[in-house]
Amino acid sequence: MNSTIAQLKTRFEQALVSAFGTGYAGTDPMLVPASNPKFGDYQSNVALSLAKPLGQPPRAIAEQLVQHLDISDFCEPATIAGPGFINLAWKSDYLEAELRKMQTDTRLGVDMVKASKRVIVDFSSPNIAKEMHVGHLRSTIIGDSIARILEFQGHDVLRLNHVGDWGTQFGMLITYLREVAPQVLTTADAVDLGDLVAFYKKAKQRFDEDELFKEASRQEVVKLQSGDEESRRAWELLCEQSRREFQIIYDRLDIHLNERGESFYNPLLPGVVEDLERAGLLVEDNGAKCVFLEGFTNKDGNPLPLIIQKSDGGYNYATTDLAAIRYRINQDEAERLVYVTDAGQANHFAQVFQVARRAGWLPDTVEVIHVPFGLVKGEDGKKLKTRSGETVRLRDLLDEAIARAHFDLEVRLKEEHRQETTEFIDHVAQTVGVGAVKYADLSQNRTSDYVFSYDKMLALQGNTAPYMLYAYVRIQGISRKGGIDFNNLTVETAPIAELSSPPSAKPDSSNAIEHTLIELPPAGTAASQFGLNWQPLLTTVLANWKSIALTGLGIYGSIIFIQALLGLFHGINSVPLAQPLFELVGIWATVQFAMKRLLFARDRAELFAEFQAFWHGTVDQLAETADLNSNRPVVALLPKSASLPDIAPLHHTLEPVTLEALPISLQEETELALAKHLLQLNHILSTVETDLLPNRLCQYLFELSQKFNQFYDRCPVLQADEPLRTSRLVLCDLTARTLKLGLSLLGIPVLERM
RNA sequence: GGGCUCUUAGCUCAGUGGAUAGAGCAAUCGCCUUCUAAGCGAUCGGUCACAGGUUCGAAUCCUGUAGAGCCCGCCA
Repeated sequence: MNSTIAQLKTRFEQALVSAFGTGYAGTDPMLVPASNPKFGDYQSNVALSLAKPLGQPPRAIAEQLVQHLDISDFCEPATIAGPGFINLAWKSDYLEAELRKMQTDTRLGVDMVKASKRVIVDFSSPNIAKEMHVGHLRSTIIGDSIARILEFQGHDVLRLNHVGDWGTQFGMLITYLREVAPQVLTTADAVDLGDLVAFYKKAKQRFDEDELFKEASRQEVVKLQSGDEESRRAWELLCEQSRREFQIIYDRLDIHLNERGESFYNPLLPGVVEDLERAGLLVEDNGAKCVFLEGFTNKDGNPLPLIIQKSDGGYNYATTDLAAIRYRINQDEAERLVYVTDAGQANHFAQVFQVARRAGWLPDTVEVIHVPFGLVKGEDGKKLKTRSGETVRLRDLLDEAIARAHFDLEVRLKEEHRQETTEFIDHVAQTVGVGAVKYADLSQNRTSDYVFSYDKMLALQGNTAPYMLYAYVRIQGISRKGGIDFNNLTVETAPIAELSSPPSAKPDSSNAIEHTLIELPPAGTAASQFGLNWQPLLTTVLANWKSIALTGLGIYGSIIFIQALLGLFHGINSVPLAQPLFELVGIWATVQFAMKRLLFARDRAELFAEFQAFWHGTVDQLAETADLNSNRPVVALLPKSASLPDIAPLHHTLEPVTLEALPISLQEETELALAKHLLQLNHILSTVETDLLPNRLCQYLFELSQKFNQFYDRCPVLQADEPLRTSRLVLCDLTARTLKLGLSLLGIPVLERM
């Protein structure tokens, strides 16, 4: 559809020239999506902006423009509205053709970029001396999603984990450990990471309070950075230990990235200083080597320095970042450098980028961009902390989300009288919990602070991961129920009732739900004289005796009430046929009431399934009598967890058709709305590519789920007649594939059932 | 003192110079004999912080004011 919009633009440009002369060649037709569906799908605002230069009323301009406009191959005739808006609406046969193209495309119509770029996404970047905590959440999730989106568009992405494994913090830690627990520096895993974090905190405290300790720490950094054997060994042990811990978190989040920590750039640091000196940018101030910045001033209004080398000879993170920029441009040959870090570092990056630019290290062909994000706040509006005021560990945060998802799921299973395996429940809770954490983060505009709330992110309604996962599950429900293989859609002719054929079951690939063969008793055995198993029915009756008794009382009461009414209106008895009519109405109302009570007392689906089983049994028995199916057991492939057999799908005679010929017809309003939305995926992804705002994709997926649910509500799929049935199945399939793709670009897997 | 970001419905937030500023949650009211109601529909809710300016047109761009958050010489 992107190419169509490009074509529309060209047509408008041509019309502008033929209407108003070559002076208007290259005028932007100002094509934008319609601000309101009632105005159509697209609109041009160009007539309004030309009012002044042309000296004509905008409506008149719009009319002339429309006369010269030929867009009949994909749009309805353009209309002029309001002060001079030109409104456009897609033709439905154009939309149908586009959907057909999308259906056959594994990329769902999303273009590969024409000029693939080498992009570095620098994200996550935890500090080696600490455990991963809530502060790393956003960088990790947002960075991963950005990387996934750029990769999908065909860019060559290098995901870099710029871990904090260098600098003063290590000086502090090593100095402190040497004092209190020297074995940690020489023996692998002498303490666990939690203790290391405790040591780090104490070291930091000492560093802030004790001048002597501070000096020793700085000396330690210099030793480490100059390659001292013993310091180096201690450092390696510490890094190795926390690296393993990080990996556990990354595995849980399904995030892959290449570690290239600050230490990697250590050998390049002297070169940075030399080259800055050569460029004449370096100034010595109080013993430190600095670059004075343009546009940054201190309290007295003097230029602020960026410290490149400290007075003790050590280097700062600014130096490392400068070295990294050079390496990434020269050795990695990256054309776009994306830094996903918190908004608090905006100054730092602006400064570093400025110095790199002034030093001539940043060619015009390279884009460096800081992608900032806001703080994670608690529901009290302050920085998120545990109840005891500690920083929240990432593993605890994920555990909590999963535990809550687990609890919610079990409550619901109980309410719905569903039985599921532990594996199923764990898998769903895991996916929903982690997905909810990711989605909540990504769905918010990253630039603002974000309020973390388990209740909101796990809510089943609203713009949340569970809502979207549910929309996907609904579609899988359709395919299961109808035995639909979306990969192999065919147009089906009139159904033939062939009830005893084994049902085809769709393999459950992403979910790995266990299936098991359930052998039903052969038709005609004593256990099922009429194919009906009495035992569960008896259990039902016993379990629901209260409801049944109430129903009975209701029926009896109704009869008495009707009789009383009839008595009251005794006179009417003389009217012919009045009495039987009243009785009929009474009985009908009573039956309705009874049905309703019964149906609430017992899950409808199960009752329906029992009825089906009864029906099957009867048909089998009849078939056996006719010697068509003798001694053939009924075998059904079912999820292990299913308590009752699924209903065998109707089998149809199949007439394969080419995908291009798949009937797609968009008639209902919800079908059209869904179709139009599906076709916007490509456009949305290209906006995310430039703005690096994954919340745009979230918004799109949420609206897609809403539009699907509206469609689902109003348009029966499986019960529809052909060719409408297949047309709707195509819409279902495209929605499912779009959701799956979209969520995967956010780093969230889908579920087949939940 | 300087810099950056922000201020939109009761709450959490979208919003790309364009028509009557949108969602979700909460509240109120409907819709299950129908593919999972974890759904759908309806109602209620606005001085887009404030004041100027630019523009045919401003929540959006510019200036100022007020408020909030973050950052600011040898931590990263």
